[in-house]
Formats: sequence, structure tokens, C-alpha cells
Amino acid sequence: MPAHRYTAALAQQIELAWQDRWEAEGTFHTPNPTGRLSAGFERVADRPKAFVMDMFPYPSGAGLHVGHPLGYLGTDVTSRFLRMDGHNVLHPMGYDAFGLPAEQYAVQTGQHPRVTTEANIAAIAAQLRRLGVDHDQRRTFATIDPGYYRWTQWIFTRLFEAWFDPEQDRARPIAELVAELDAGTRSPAPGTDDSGLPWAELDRVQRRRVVDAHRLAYLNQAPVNWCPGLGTVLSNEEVTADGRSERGNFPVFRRPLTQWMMRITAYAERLLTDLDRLDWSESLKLMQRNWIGRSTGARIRFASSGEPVEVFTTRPDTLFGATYLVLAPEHPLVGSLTAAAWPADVDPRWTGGAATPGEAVAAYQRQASRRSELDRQAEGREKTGVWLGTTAVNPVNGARLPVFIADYVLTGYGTGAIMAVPGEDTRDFEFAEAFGLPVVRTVQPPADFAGGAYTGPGSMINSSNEEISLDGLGKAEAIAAVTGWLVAHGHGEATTTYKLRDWLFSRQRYWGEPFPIVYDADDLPVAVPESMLPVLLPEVDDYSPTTFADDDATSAPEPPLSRATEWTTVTLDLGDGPQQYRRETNTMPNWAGSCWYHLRYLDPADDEQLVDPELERYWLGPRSAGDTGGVDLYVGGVEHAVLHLLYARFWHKVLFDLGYVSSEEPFRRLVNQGYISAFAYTDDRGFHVPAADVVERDGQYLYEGRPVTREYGKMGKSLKNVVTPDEMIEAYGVDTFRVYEMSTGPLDQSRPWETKAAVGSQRLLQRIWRVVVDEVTGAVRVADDVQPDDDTSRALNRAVDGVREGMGSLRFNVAIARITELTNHLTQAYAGERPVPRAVAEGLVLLVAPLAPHLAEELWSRLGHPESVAWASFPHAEQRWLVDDTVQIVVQVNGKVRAQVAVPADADAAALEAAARADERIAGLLDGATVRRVVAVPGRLVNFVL
RNA sequence: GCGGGAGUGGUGUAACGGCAGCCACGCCAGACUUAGGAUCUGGUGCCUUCGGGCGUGGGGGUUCGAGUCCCCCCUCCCGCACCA
Repeated sequence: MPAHRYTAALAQQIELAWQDRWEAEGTFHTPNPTGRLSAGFERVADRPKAFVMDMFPYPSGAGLHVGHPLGYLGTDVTSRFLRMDGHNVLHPMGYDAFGLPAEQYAVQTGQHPRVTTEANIAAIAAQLRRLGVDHDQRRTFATIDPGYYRWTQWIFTRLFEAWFDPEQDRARPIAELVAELDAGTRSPAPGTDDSGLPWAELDRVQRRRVVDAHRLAYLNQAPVNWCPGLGTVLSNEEVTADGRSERGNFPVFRRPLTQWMMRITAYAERLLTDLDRLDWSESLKLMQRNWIGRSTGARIRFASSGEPVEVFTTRPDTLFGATYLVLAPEHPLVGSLTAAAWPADVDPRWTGGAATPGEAVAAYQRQASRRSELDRQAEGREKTGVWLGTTAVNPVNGARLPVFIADYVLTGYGTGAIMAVPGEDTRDFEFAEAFGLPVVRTVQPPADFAGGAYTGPGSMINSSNEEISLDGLGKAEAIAAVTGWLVAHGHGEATTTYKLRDWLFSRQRYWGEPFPIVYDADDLPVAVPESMLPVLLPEVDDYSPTTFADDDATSAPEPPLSRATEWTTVTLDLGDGPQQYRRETNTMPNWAGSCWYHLRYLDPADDEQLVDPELERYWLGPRSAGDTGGVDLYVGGVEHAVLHLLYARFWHKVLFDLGYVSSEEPFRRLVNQGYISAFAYTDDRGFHVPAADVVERDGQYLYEGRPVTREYGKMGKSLKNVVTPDEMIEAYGVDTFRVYEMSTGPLDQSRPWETKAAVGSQRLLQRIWRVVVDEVTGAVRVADDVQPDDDTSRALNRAVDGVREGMGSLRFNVAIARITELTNHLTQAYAGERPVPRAVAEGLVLLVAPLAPHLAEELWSRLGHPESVAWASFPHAEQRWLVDDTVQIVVQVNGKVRAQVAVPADADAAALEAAARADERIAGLLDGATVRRVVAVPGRLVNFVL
């Protein structure tokens, strides 16, 4: 083996040395335009900025596998490329460190979660350093740092001190609401005042309650997802479709509790429409659209024995086909509408076997509250329900419709009540069949219609009264007509509803941000003033919330902080002298810290403000009219498609409304990196065997000589197919690992892992090394006095062009292919003792620098450059080398390639045709035939159509 | 069920509507080697009577020309899932 070959050992030596030097020299320190971190800004003042960001990791302590760094490497390559290409690049990294795993570990070991969390952070930081990523270390922080969560709490107080003005479609300070209420220019929003008295007649506490009900962060007594097994409540987003906790897979129950909520629903429309202005993948936008779930339709009121029943429907056109109403079991009108007794001729299917409607309703409600979603599914979604013993009146035709409660109607969506149209709705049809209810068709089904609910298009039938007829109309006209009639008669109005619910923000955990809230003597919540932030997490003996049996639906939350009694009661002077207050003992959910971390990177040590507005404008502000602003490239996993990304957008919009940021959106361009899967193998007993020890022979897979079956799946311990970055770095060095990982496909694409294929990347780096360094002597072997020949100039410039294209589109595989082509050209054209011209060798080193930065630094340094290649200029392709003087033109006859001819690159169509006809083979094929048409595309081809 | 995305050699992939398969893995052959799971060179879609023919999931269409655009179908992946 030659003494100076680029082996794994040499690569590792080079890599560690350069990582030390980068750190010592602050190579990746990014200057801000102003403030504490602005040293050196003159150097980059004329550059465009680029903010490149990863979804920061949760330091779980579980081992990394090769899939985890994929996104980090993608942003690193991009950020290095952009820096070389003349941008002022911000590429920071931090840690999302509050959360359940550390707390659970703490519960088991009794060790403070901060201790394990900080150890895990140190471990990840070391791994990131070994990957050679170019983060600005001065900007690193963790969400658990008091200097960080102080501002998380501060944002909470801003949300608490704000309300959403629907007329202006934006958040405003709560003081402005109070002023308008006092002035009488505004009335409390519907549902915020249950006293029924005018504002002026309310006392202090009543007024506060009305105001509190307007806040963006508000307390609400409502059914929440209570998870006894975890001892905490969960947001809707944290509950799976089958009614279990996403973490831990425990049953979840609906239970009314007073909890903090975030009024994200106020922003539903803006969150939806602003998606159109973002550079995100369509699939991701679609997931958000589905989650927000806008439907347009109508609210319709049906007169009843008590208050009118208001339903929401997207099909008001089918109103004449409504044959019954259904309320959700938890609907507030259920009690008042329930009749005292069944009529004599009651259908036995409608009573649930109970003696009175009251008993039937009580039994059904109890059953519905206890049953988890999972149980409902297990029953095959059979429609169940009971009749309230009462009827309501269809406003359009006076029909008396029986009113049921049934769990197929959900409390939280629309009005929690529906008009059932079994003729045109599958679910209603199923219920009608089970309960023997009539079916009235109002849409003409096609002749071959098999029966059941018809949900397709068609003309309206059976839909007229004395004043209005929908018959013969299509769906859209019918909706417009009937809605107009309903509005005119005061029976309803057109409306829009969303699936999106307000965000449940309280958690009964220890390891989270404490709320900056205290309660006064009247039990009213008061924001802790800015000067008293952060509210530090107190030390406790026991980190666990009280948990209960998985299925104990009647249990109630007991947060760990409630046991810190000397902390929960506090005497503060909030302006009217020292008073005793009670602290909020819930903590914030895991998502809080990740809602705004993009802002804190701009200067994590700023203890004066959340973010300096000038820095925010520079790094995140809009670039043109109509631009949302935001991070220029945000890369992370698709698993955060709705939760984190929706919450972060919501907070950012609130901060925008309140004037703290100039950007309307946090993340202008977002890319989900693919995930890495790998083969796994099972033996004849079906057990997984270590994938690393399986060999392939003649198409058979063998483990210890015995055949095994190949499977394919996500990398993980259970499949015994984990490959770690450490193993790869040990075997090849990190540059090879980087190049291999980036060469397997576009960043957003999932891909299989194949360790042995990494040798291809190692060979490439070895060949690049040999272009510059003599393997035997170690001497630099480039030629200073030789001009490249034309072929080499063409190869170089084509490579530059292709690499730029690949870098810009995050298709690093394409960039690497072009680098490989250039390298292969050079190793052949300059084989033996002929050194490569310096300009070409340097060009190659610059091209590969974002991908294999340590190798590039070493070669760049050996080529005589004292300063880091990270700040060298990325090459530009010279246009003249991208076009040949003569080009090979394809000659087709009837679309089939029959010959190639060489013509000058600028030959026009006539010259092309002449050259083609001059070709012997083509002349032979055209001889005696009639050419009906000639297609000649200069620079491309000639096609003779016979 | 509804919505979305994707199907190209043995494998990962590449191809402004213009020569399908760049680049790499693997495989085959060779070179250098005491040796090679190192390195280097060449070959490698399928069929072939060696003329050529056929090939981008299947079927149609638009076009001088389709992997690429349109329609139908199949398969796989992802999201949502009683949302009125």
C-alpha cells in the first residue's frame, strides 16, 4: 500500500485536525448586522443572507443510526455551498430538551432530568461535531435553559395579554379590548358572557371573566383527553385515531377539566390561506389543509320543545330530505329536550330498553363517555343512539323530526348536532336502517343506482314548499337558493367551520416550562410581570405525576408541581401591594419551546428582548411585497407535518400581529428529508438475525451458513439492522460517509441503506486525493505552468454547471455524479506522470468542498492556500465551455434513430437537413421514399417523416 | 372509504417533450500483487438468425417524436378516517 493513500486512517486524522482548527478559528461564526455577534460583519455586508435550519433534535439518549444525520448533512452541504457562493449563511443548531423521556428516566432513577438531558445533549453535540457540520457554536442553546424558557414564558404572557379581533383579522393587545368595552364601542364576543348582563353592569370579577374568555391563552372547562396511564391530559394531536396516547399507547378518555387553551382556531383561515404563499411540498400543505379542515355550508335552526336546535351541514340543499336530528351525547341541549316519558307507541329500537327517555339518555351518555374510541371501532361502527322522546320542526316544510343522541355525531365539530338526510348521507342511512327511520330522496340518482345513500351529483327532487322550489336545480344552485331562503326567514345562515380545535396547552408534568401565571384571591389568573421572569422550575422530590390504572376514567390529574407547596404559594407585589398568590402548577407541552426557536438563534444571549427587531428583519424579514419572510430552508422529518409546524406558524403569526416580528411565517421553504430503511433477515424460526453478519451467495442470504429470509424495514434494534454513523466513520472516515449518504438520492427521498456500497464514495475521494497528491511521495503533483486542453476545460465547466444545479435543488446525488465524471476524466486524461493543471485541480477541490469538507480543506491547504476553503468562492461555469463547436446530431427516420452526424453547433435547420441527407445510411433509407415532413431542431436532431 | 405521491437494468438512481439508463453498487474479465473483502483498467438493459428487434407497471390518446403531457386500469407508499 502506498504511504500516502487516502485511507480511513488518514481521513480520520485529517478530519479531527480540521474540526479542531474550525473551532479554534471560529470559521463558522456568522456575523449579525448589529449587536453582540456583529464582529466581522463588514466582510459579509454586501452578501445576500441565507438562513438554513434543521429541526432541532430531542436528546433522547437512544443511539443514533445513519438515518438521523441525513437532514443535518443536507443542510450542512447547502449551507457550505451557499457560503462559498457568496451568501452570509446562518446555520445554527439547538436542542429541544423538555419532554417525557427524560422525565420518565428521572422517575425511574431519581436523577434530576436536567442531569440526564444535559449528558445526552453533550453526546449529540459531540456526534454532530464529528460529522463536520458547520454550525455556529455561539448560537447553540437548549429549550431547558432558563435564559431561553424565560422568553417562552414571555411569549405566553403576550398570548395571555392578547385577543383576536375578527373584524381586523388579527391579534390585538387585551387593553384595547377593555378600552372598547368600557367605551361601549364593542360588545363581548358571543359565548364570553354567560351572565347576560351588559358590560357596564358587571362587577370587577365578572368583567375579568368576560375579558379572560377573549384571550388567546385562556382557561377553559371543556372535555379534554385525559390519560390516566400517563397521569396527564393530551392535545387532540397527541391522541391516535384509535383513542390512545401517541406516547405509551395508553387509553385516553374524554373528561371535562379546566385547562389552558391556545386559541389557534382564530387563525384557522390565515393558517390555511397562507399555505399558498409557502415553498413547501404539496403533500405537506395538504396534510395541514386536511388538519385545518375547512368546510363551508350552513347553520340551520330547527324549532323544538325548548331552545331551537342548531345544526351544521355542508348540504343545505338536501334539507327537504331531513327525516330526523341527531345531537352528540354531550350536547348542552340534551337535558332540556329530553321528554318525561315515551309515547305509547314508541318504537322499541329507539328507547335503548329504558323505561323513560331520561333513563335512556343517562345510560347512553354514561356509556359514550366511558367508551374509548377503540371500543367503538371494535364494535364495527354499528350505529347506536337513543331517542330523546321529542321532535323538532324542519323549517322548510314543517315536518316533525324525531331528535336522537348518537355517538356518531361529535361534540367538537360544527354545532355538535346534525340534520340527518339518509337519502344522501351514508352514515345517516345506516342509522336510519338500524332505527327504522324514513328515507326521502332529494337528489335524483342515476337509473342504475343500487340503493342506499346516493352521494353523487344529480337534479333536486321532492324539494319544494309554497315559497321555494329546488326541484331541477343542481347542487350549487340549490345550496344558494335554500340558504337565501333560510336567511330571509331567520332560520339559518351560510357559515364555515373547521376541524381544527383550540390547542390544549396544559400538561400535568414536571419537565416542562412552568406557566408564568399566578391566581389572585378571586382565583383570577394574572400574568407574572416581565421583570419576574423566568418562573424557574422548582426542585421537587418526585418528578412523576400521579398516574392511575390505564382504564380509570374517573381519576383526576395531580401535577408534580402541586406538591411543591412552598413554591405554589407566593407573595408578590403586582402593583397593589404585597398579596398572596397561588401559582399555576401545570407545565407547558413539549411543543412550546419549538414554536419560536428560529427567532432565538439570531442572538440566544439577548436578555433584553425576545429578538432584536433589526436582526429579525435581516434574517427573516420579507424580501419583497407579498413575501411571507421566514427561514430560507428548513429541513426536518415529515412526522412534524401538523403538530410542530402548525403551532410554530400560529405563534409566529401572533408575534407578527403584535408587532414583534416583520415576517408573517416562520419557515418560507421547508423540505422533509427521506428516511433510511435497511434490509433485515429472519431465520427459520422467524427471529431476526444481525443483518451485518448476513452474507449473500448466489442469490441466497446466509447467516452462519444457514439460509435466512430477507425483509425490508425501518432501521431499528428490533430488526437488528442498525448501522451507526460511528461505525461508518470508523470504517471510512466521515467525508466518505457524508458523500455516500448524499449520493443515494435526492434529499427528500427515502432510500435503502447498503453499507458496502459506500466503497464507491471512498474510491471517489481516493481518486480526488490522487489528482492532487502523489500517493507514493505525498508531494503535491499539480502543474502550475500547464493550460488545460479543451476537453478538460469542457469537463470542468460542465461539472461546475451540474454541481451547481444539484446543490440548488438538494439533489446532491446529481452533484456527486458530475464530480465523479470530472474526476474520472482527470484520472484518465492525466494518467501516469502527467500532473493535472492547477486551475483544474483547484476547481475540483472547490466543487467537492461542501460535500467532503475535511478532504477539501486538506487539499486546498496543500495546494498552498492558508485560509479555509469554506470561505473560498464556488466556481462559476464559463458559458463558452458548455457548448461544443461541433455537436453530434441524431438523425431519425419516422422517430427512430438511424444515424448520427457531426455538424457545427450553430448549424441552422437547413444545414442540419443537408448534413443528414448526406449521410450514406440515411440516403439509403430515404432513397425511393417520399419524405412527407422534415423536423429539424438545431442543436438536437433531424427527423424525416415518411 | 376519501385525499395525495410514486412505479425506469439485479440494486440506488439519471434523463429542457428530442440518442432511455449519466454516476455508483453488484457482477464478469483483466492488470498490479505472496495475498486481497485494497487499488487500477475494460465490459455489463433484454432478445437476436448479428441484419436488427424489443424495452421506463398495463391499456388507450395527443405529438414528427412521450419515461416525461392527457384519460382509464393495476400495484406500492403516505396522510386522514363516523368531521355532517
